[in-house]
This record gives sequence, C-alpha cells and structure tokens, in this order.
Amino acid sequence: MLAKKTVARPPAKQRTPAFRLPFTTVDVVIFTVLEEALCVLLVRRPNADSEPYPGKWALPGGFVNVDIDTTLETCAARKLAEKTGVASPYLEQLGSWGSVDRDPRGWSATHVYFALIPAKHIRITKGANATEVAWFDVNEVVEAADLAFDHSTILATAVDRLRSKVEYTSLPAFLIPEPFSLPQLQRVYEIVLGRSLDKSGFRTRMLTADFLEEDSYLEGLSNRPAMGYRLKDRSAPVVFPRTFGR
Amino acid sequence: MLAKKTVARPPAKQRTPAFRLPFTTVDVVIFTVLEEALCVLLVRRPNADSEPYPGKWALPGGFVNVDIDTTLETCAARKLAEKTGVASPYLEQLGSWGSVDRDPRGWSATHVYFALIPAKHIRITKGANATEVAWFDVNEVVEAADLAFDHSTILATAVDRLRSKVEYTSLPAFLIPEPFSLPQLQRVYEIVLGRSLDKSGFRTRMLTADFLEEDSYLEGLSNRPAMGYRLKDRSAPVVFPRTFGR
DNA sequence: CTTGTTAAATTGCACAGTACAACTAAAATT
DNA sequence: AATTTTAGTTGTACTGTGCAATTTAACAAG
Repeated sequence: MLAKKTVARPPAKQRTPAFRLPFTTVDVVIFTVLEEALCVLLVRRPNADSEPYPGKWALPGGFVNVDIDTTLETCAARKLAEKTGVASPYLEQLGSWGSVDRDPRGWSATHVYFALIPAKHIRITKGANATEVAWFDVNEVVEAADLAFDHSTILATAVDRLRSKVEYTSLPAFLIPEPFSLPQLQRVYEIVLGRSLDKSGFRTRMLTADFLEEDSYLEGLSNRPAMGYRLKDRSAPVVFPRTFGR
Repeated sequence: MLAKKTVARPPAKQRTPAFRLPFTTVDVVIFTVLEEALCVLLVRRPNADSEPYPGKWALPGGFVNVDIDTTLETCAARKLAEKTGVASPYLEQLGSWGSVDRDPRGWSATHVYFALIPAKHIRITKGANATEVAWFDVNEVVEAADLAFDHSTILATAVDRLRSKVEYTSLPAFLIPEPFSLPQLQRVYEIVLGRSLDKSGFRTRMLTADFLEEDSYLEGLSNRPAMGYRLKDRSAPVVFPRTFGR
C-alpha cells in the first residue's frame, strides 16, 4: 500500500489510502489572568445547521490543513495568532483526544495545546468571519461543563495540568505582562491555585530560583513602590525542588 | 461541508471529506527493567521495499483502524497487548507528533503512549506475522538514535518524561513484579535515574507516602529476609512533595 | 558452635527550605 | 502629623532529607 521507498521529502501529492482516515484537528486552550480570575478564550460555533454543535461555545481550533500547516505545533500557533494576535506565547502540548464518537461527523482525533499569555498583550480579533470570541472565567466554564464536543473534558484536564505544574514551576510568570512585582506574581499564583500563599516563603523561593532579573521600580500602582522584575528566559519555566505547602 | 446536524451517534459510514486528511497512527513506548537496565520494546519494520524504513527498528504501533478502534487509548492498549500479552499495564499518554515530513507517505500525526510493565509478566509474542520483537537497553538505543521515522526523538522524550516523573512519583513500582522489597524498589529508582539514592531517606519517603501494603517476607533472595510490599492502588502513581536531592 | 560476611533495617544528627508570625519601611490618605 | 496600606524583612519552629554509623537477621566457613 502507498508505495514510496525513499526517506526523503514528502510527496507533493498524497495518494488516497485504501482505508478510511480519522479527521485530524488541533485545539488550543488559551489562558490568561483578567480581573483577578483565571480566564480561557472560547469561540462560538457557527449557527449553520450543517455544523456540529451550532451556537455552542468551544475551544479555538479546527482541522489541520495539510497544504499550509507543516507541523502540529505551527498549526496551533497559527490558530492562536489568528484569535489573539499574540506571536510568541508560552505554548505547550497538553495531549490528544480521539475516538469514534467525539465528533458527529465521524472518527476524529484532536491534538490539544495550551498557551499562557499576559492579558495586556491581547487584542481579540473579531475577525473578517465575524466569529464571536470572548474570555470566560475558567471556574465557571468548568462548572457549567457545557462546551461543544468533548471540550469540557479537555478544558478540565488543562486546568488540572496547569494547577499541578504551578505548584512547582514558574509558569504563572507567563500570565502577566512584564515588568511585574513579586506581590503581583504571588497574586497570580494564588488566583490559579485558589488558595493563599505565604509571602516570605514565596519571595525566597522566587529569588533563589534565579530566573528573574531586576527592572526599574514600579511606582504609583500601590502605596509603596515595588521592585519590578523580568524573566531571564522566556522560553521555558523554572522547576522548583518542592511544591508549595498546605 | 460534511452535512450532519444531529449531535447523536456517529454515522456508520463517514463521507469522504472535501479536503485531504493526515494519516493517524498510535505508537507505544513500552518500558521494563531487565538485568539491571531500563529497556524498551522495539519491532523491526518489514523488509518490503514498499514500506518506509524497511528493516529498521521502530516503536510498536501503526494506523488507527476506524472500524475496530473506538478510542486512541484502547488502540494503544490493543497494540501493547498484541506485542506483550500484558492486559492492564500502567499506560499514560506521552504526547503527539505530527508534520508533513515525518512519514514519507505523507502528512501524518502519531499519538504516543508510554507503558510500564514488570519484566516477569511478559511473553514476547513473535506472532503470526513473524514480526521481530525484542528488548533493547534504553541508553544504547537513545545513544544510537537510529530508529525509523522520528521514533528516536519520541523515545528520547519518553525517557526524559519518565526520569523527571520518577524524581517525585512512585512510577518505578510499576516496573517490577509484586511483591517487592524496598531495596529492590530503590534499585529500580537508581537504574532509571542513573544515580544512587540514600537508603534511609528512601525508606522513610516510601513508607510515609502510604501507598504500599505489607505482604509476606521475601526469603532466600538475599542474606537477611526483606519485607515484601504490594501497591495499595495500581491505577495511579503517588506524587511526593519533593524531588530527590543532589 | 563460634566467627565472619552480607544485606536489611534503624538511629542520630546536621542541614535546607518552608510555615508562621511579628516586625520594619515607604508611600498615599486623612 | 497621624493613619492606613502595601512592600519587604526578620526570627523561630518544623519537616523531610542527606549522611554516616549502628543494629539485626540470615548464611557460610572453620
């Protein structure tokens, strides 16, 4: 089947295989922190009766386009940029979901990524196709569990993964614009985790992990000015040797 | 495109879509500990010139069969059972790899799982199709980096993920047959991590985590008999509050 | 039966990172 | 000038680990 013996460049044209293929999609769970809440970006499904889940909210995503997408990750980055305009977010693969019945149109498998972006960097593009796009409080969306397809399950998994990694990594630093103060960063940790943390221990952990560099003082946004910080390396989070207590 | 408006059961037949679809495959990284080494199961690619990478070693896996596979995970479990006869291993999703050029036959995406199984439970089935199947020392295979497709990359990622999770979970307990002694379990940790651990700290960590239950004493396999243990819950590993030191 | 060897399991102590709580410091508000 | 608010520090206790020495239970040799 499908003769091709060299291990070189892919063929410009792909022969139709002898067996049926699942659909391949990519979805992106885009998180940010907005008004003291962890938020996720959702898009409304078109209202046409020919589409599955018309009018329902869903994670942004869609079919892989074999003509323009070269990898799954660039496909995810493309879909993210289309909705938010953000070019280089923190982007990590979450996993994949595939089954015969997750899409009424037939066997489908989706590759899911999750992205962390600072709220200030976003311009929500109610694009040419007039698709509705909006931010939602994560807790409420997970509670309602009313998204299209299996997206409620996927979102719940993404939130679990985010929360567990926040226990021992610097991931929340990707959720706020730079420069930020340590109290601001701590607030983001607390919003994501849903519990308060000790100030003193938080500071020593962040500073000894040596992933922040001092910027200028941040004045005016609270009573006393706070030291502003930036990430030394925006490409990956730092891993701490322990989790937070309690 | 693809008219279907109800959100009910999938159609028995899937219409051919208007656009080309990537291939969808599932691969499984199967780990065990054999003769004091972390090993991975590989299969040899058929020698037919019509197949990609003929004669090369590869991870077990293959196309999703939309007629018999209902989910990606059951597909992975099926492929694992076919090669090893193991019915209920520890099975976790590793991630997915997809691009236009990872398979010479065209755009393809693979969903990768990794499994941990105790060596004693295995009967390698050199099955009806006479496929060659064998265990290889992980360090040597990663070093050689000579697997078919992008499987060397995938294996390296699986080993990284396993090592990092072993630092703070009870995963190695899934790599040895029950009952096992604490020194045996510690040996597995050391084999996977590639460094020695402190005996005293190891014992207190394992016992306070409360995921083991005592079995009968294991006699004869060393000078002094050791307490034998079993897992209280084989469905998921325990997460420790810290990583190992050094 | 005694002695030496090996590996299992325990003990004691120092150390690191955190939890908890009280305190000082700098700016805004009154 | 006094009060409030938030940033940041200090000190003490506790927990889990790292390290090293010790005890315990079997086996083997003389």
